[in-house]
Amino acid sequence: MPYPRRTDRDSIVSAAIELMQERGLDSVSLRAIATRLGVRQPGLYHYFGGKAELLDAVAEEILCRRHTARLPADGEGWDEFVARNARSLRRAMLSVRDGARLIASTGSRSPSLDIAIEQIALLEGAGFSGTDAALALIAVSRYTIGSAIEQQTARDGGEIVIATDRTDAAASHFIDIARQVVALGQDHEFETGLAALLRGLDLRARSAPGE
Amino acid sequence: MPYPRRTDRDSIVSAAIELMQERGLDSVSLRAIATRLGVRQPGLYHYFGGKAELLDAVAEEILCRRHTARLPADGEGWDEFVARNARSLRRAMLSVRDGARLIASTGSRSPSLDIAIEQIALLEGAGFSGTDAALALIAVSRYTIGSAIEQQTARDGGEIVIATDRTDAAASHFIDIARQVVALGQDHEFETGLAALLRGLDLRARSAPGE
DNA sequence: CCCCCAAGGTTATCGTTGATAATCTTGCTG
DNA sequence: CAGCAAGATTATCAACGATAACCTTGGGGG
Repeated sequence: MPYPRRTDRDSIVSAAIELMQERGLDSVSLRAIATRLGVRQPGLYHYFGGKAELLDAVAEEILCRRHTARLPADGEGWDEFVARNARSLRRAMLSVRDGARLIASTGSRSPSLDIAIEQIALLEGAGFSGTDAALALIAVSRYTIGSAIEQQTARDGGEIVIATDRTDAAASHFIDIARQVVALGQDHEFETGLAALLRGLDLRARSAPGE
Repeated sequence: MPYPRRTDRDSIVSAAIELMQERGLDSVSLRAIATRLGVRQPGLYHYFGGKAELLDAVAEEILCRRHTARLPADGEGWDEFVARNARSLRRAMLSVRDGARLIASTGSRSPSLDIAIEQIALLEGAGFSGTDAALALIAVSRYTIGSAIEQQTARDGGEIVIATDRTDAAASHFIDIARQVVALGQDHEFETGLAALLRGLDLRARSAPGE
């Protein structure tokens, strides 16, 4: 319409995601986004009420693009689904630089009502009480978010930095362990904890129905 | 010495923590800290190289003040200790507004070498391999951090906001569950997940020694 | 005793950022 | 063809982190 329409909400969000990926969340300024779109900074205010609103949309878009496993498949066991859902959320957060930090800062990551209802129904069918089902989903979600944030903010150094003057047997044993853990990789770290959490939730579901 | 010495690192850090508590992390500016100390903003640069360095010191101080349970007590079971340690870390993060966000953003929350060695030794004594012990401690730490961040950033609204037009039985069942979960409280949410995670880790230690 | 020097603090100023007000441009509609 | 509103612009603000350059003063060595 006016000044040849160059932009819309989606292209703004996409430009913001590109900037995040290239230069990190802290370098995503309204001016940088506008420049990338060939537009001036105040022009963005016709699409978003402010930066926070824009970043909310960015977080939502990142989740929409990659967090696809939100509903159980037919015949899928509750633990299979919860694991698949957690991996899906994790991959979405890790798909963009600083994605976990962004998504954790906006409150909008909880599933929509309809999705939450179906997820809980699946767990109820597997023997969970309604409350236990909700608590289980919350616990897995928090573990997943914590893992993603830690992984993403820790990769600054990249290398293991163990500054010590200790050379005794205990210290070298520890360093061996640290090396092994690093060698196993972040996916393995995540999967190990996820498997443990699901085993523990399974026990509760079987042994102590209801609260 | 010059200009009557009014300040030192500790009082700067304390002033920053007070500001965090009162107005939130985003309102902690170098000018606000300096004003509270009766000093001008550039004066702070004689104690800290920049804001990031100052915030690192703030994060460390918050942990030092409250995160006291870092070493196992005599005769304490591995799961007792890990739970106590996690609660200690959690309480420290929750002790100041936005504390979890701050502590998660600085990489300095991992225990010192000596502490990590003792923690792992305890788990090894309980049947964990070295690697499994490290993975277990990492998983619990990540769950704890994720829980604290989610709890602290979610309390914006305070109230449950369920916007829907659905009035069917499934929706009202879900709302009941949500109310129950809220009534149980954040501590209960955390403890439930923590207990499940520890149960699951215990199973692995017993059933699959080594990797 | 005094001088001087460095630790600690100050003023002045910079570039960047998010935000707002006021204005201009242009396609669509009546 | 008139004009209105969507969409973009310019101009400007206050606040922030940071840096340079200067001032103030206590304490130690000549």
